[in-house]
Amino acid sequence: MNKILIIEDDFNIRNMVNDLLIANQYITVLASGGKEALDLHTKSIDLILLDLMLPQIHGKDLIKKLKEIHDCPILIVSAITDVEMKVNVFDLGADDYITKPFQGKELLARIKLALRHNGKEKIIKYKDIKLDTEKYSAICNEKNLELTKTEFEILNLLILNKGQIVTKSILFDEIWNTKDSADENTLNVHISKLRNKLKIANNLEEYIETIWKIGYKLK
Amino acid sequence: MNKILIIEDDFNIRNMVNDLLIANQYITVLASGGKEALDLHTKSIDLILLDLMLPQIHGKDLIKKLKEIHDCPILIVSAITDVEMKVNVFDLGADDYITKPFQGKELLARIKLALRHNGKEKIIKYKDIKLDTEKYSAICNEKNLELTKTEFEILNLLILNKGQIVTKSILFDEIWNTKDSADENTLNVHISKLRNKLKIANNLEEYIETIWKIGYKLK
DNA sequence: ATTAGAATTAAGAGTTTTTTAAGAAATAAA
DNA sequence: TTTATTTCTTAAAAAACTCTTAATTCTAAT
Repeated sequence: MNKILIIEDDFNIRNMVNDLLIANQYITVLASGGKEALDLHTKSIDLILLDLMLPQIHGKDLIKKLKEIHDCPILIVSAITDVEMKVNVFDLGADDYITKPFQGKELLARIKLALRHNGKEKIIKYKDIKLDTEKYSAICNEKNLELTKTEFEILNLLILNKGQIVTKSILFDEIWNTKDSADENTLNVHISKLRNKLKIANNLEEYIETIWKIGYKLK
Repeated sequence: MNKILIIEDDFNIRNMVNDLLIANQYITVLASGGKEALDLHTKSIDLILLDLMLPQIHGKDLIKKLKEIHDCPILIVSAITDVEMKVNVFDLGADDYITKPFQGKELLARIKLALRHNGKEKIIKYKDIKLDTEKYSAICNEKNLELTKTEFEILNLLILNKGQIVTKSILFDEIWNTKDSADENTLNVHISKLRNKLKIANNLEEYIETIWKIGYKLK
């Protein structure tokens, strides 16, 4: 789960963005101005949303320091009129630039992009399963799953498409890079092994659902 | 094997991408600018990589025309500074957006994804029924229909020909690949099951109409 | 009213999937 | 290189599910 720092003086915008991010599984930290932001003791910030027009300090004067402290992507959020200032925020270290007013969807897309680019969006979750695609570790119900590489990749693909059916051809394509499966049963066996390990970790949950003749999905 | 058109003015990037794609079993066609790209006689392009910042014509002005000519997914490749332009390329018909600099692995992943979706919307609708032929999901009246593969295919065929009569021979041909029906009644049973599931999802609507002696149609 | 076509139901046939176990292949260690 | 260990694939039997068949009831057309 990614932690995002919102630096924005306008009460309404701050709360609107905050609600949006929380609704989309982000953890938020709020600051209404530059001083507040720099004084923060919170560590492990994954991304910063920075308003340019702040009361005391101008946003552009914060970029460098924030980058030093947190070493994470900084997205500039600025009113359209600010563009006239022609500050080259990118030279100062900003990673993206969003003009107000913006669509929530757009903001989310940019955040996702920045996080992926930064290589930090590496932990994915489903129910009580946590996958760390960086370390190849899989945890279910607080217990380590000890998955093999293929098992991990299958589970990863299923979680990335949670709620949707993942067809067998997609699985073969992604895991084995072949449209025509060498042996259809290979996949079955891996799924079986996977279900076994999940069951050992958490007996009470059913994770992988079979879609007869088509593929699998996570409920 | 898929053919990819690369529209990019920067010589180095163009070649880098070209090498990457060739190494990954793609056929490439290169264009250094908009005019060149539009004048191409090459047909059957499967995907286009389009740089936004081109010398003569801006990339965004190409999207619509390219889409018309080739009818394939278009992936926008843009330097991070271009973001300032804030053109909504998605509204113009682009299918994905990749910011430079990018990892080769990421580009390949995006291409693969786009090719799979083929840039065409795979969701078809009829009244309150929504079919996603990619994910094999069928929703009616906000409820999941849980169709079997054959049921799904029948409904899919009916919706694709909504308003028209779908003859039994067409149904047998498309679903079972046989002109001569093994047993005419098999189809009746499937239709019956299908109507049942639709009725459970939405009792108020009548979807499938019987055309005596000929086939079925959606009203 | 009669009759052929269509719908419904239930059950068995036929497939697909799951599970188990063992051998092959790949990876790591000696 | 050889040996040991782990992971993947193959195979075969068991289980689960879907499709088809068949018998019966219902419906539309003449």
